[in-house]
Amino acid sequence: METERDTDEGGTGTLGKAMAVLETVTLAERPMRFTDVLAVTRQPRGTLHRQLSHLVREGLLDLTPDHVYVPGLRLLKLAAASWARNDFRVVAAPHLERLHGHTGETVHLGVLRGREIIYLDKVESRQAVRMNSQIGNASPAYCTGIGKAALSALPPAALDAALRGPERRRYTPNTITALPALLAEFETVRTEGVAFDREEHEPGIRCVAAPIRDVEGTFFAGISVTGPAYRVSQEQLALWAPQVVEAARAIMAELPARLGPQR
Amino acid sequence: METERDTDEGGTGTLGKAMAVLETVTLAERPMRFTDVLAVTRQPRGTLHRQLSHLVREGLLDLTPDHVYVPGLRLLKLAAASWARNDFRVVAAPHLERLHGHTGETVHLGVLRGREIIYLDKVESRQAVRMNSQIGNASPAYCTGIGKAALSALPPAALDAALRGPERRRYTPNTITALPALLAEFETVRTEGVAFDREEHEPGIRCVAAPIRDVEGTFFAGISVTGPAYRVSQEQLALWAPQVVEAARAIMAELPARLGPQR
DNA sequence: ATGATTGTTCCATTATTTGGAACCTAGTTT
DNA sequence: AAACTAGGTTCCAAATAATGGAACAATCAT
Repeated sequence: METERDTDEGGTGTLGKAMAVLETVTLAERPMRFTDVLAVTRQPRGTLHRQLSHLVREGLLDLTPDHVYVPGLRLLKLAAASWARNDFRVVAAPHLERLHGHTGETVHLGVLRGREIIYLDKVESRQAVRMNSQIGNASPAYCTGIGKAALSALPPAALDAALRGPERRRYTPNTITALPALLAEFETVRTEGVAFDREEHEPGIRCVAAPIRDVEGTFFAGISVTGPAYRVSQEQLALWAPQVVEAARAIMAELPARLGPQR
Repeated sequence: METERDTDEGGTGTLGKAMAVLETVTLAERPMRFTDVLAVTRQPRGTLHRQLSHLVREGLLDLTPDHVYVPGLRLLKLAAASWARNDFRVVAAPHLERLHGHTGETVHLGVLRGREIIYLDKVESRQAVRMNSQIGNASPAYCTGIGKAALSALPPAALDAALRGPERRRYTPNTITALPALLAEFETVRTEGVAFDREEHEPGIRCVAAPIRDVEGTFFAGISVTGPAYRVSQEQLALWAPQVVEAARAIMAELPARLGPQR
């Protein structure tokens, strides 16, 4: 009765349904009670109750005494392990440090996942904001420096897939939302080798980014230098561009050696 | 045929089995290929293959072109969200900062989960080690400062459960492994209100910790000040103890207000 | 007390997982 | 090159777990 959905639905298989519920609860900005989840997921009461119970039993969610579902600690433990053992991040780390040493500004490492950039690492001198505020966070690819860099490296078919769907939000006055303009922007990025974020995602925040891709065409990522507009001019970013590109190149050069013949 | 296992087995339900496989791959120190996972989980080939496929489809694992399973990015995204929205951590954060301001040494916040402490947050001045090396990491409760503090606040039955099983590793010459000695130590912690880690988990690392518990007896945590033995004497730690206890008290005082009537 | 809302349990029906075996594919040896 | 081997993938009847409607219990507001 629902066989016509080939799009990336979350509800594939028992695990998929469980993950969809987990994500609903975990990514919700307000803590949810049973009825809240019920309203969002629109599943039968019995079904949802059992799914939530399983998630709690597995430590992926916690149920507080006052019947509020909150993310469980097992997620943190798993994520910490996967971060620590992520070869790409380990390979890139010294290059982030070096780039930070040259520029003095915040350096980010991000990976393209679907239409989002997931931040894998960052280096900043004196963190004014609280510590790993960024790691693991997701931002839309089409309006961030790393995102535009990664997208521009994508083969045409994959790029189409990543841009499908008309929901491109305008975060700032500079956000590029029109499809033709975006495609032109990617063309520019491809020829220049670097992408700029001219306050397109957050007002007052600029960045330069360079694409990183593996040989097999499996994954696409990027490295960037980010700074506040009042301190970092567009010209300054352009001056840093070669160093960002060089860092990306150096990381790519090390990739096959580490990611290839793994054992 | 296997109905006699009431202990916390990982294999309960489809989700439990999937999580067991995910954890096997994610917590393994070397990247695993299909056959490696097969050898560890001892499941039929067909079954395991489908489970792994589902995990990959859900973004919890990635399968590299050379057939190596690695942790997926979705874990990071979920963990980042749960960290950012963890009310306990948010409440505690300013108190960690203050304690760090008083002592100048590294301050940790950790929660008891089973027989492990999961580190939720930390504050340190100039991170010599790489950034959030600690957050999300798990350490055994019986030989860490926060762990001993949290365990000592446990009701007897729960404490028994947390100490069951004879596998208490001796990490350093100072690790307390004998059960009677441990119980005596907890008694001391209860009367004094603070726990000391006298290089019991890592050689050269000392800490003072105070327990944090909620009113309902639902969860148990702790806050600690940690330092290298060459710089921080046992006497210095004892001098800091009151401030650690005070920080724990202050956090507990704020807990019900925030965690209670949540909406 | 009474009614309304929220959360939990039950169980026949239905869909998914299971696991043995056959089947590919790539790399190695005779 | 052919035969062998090991790693990886697909198939399908049988076993198992998930589904979801409805009854039940516990809270909360009136």
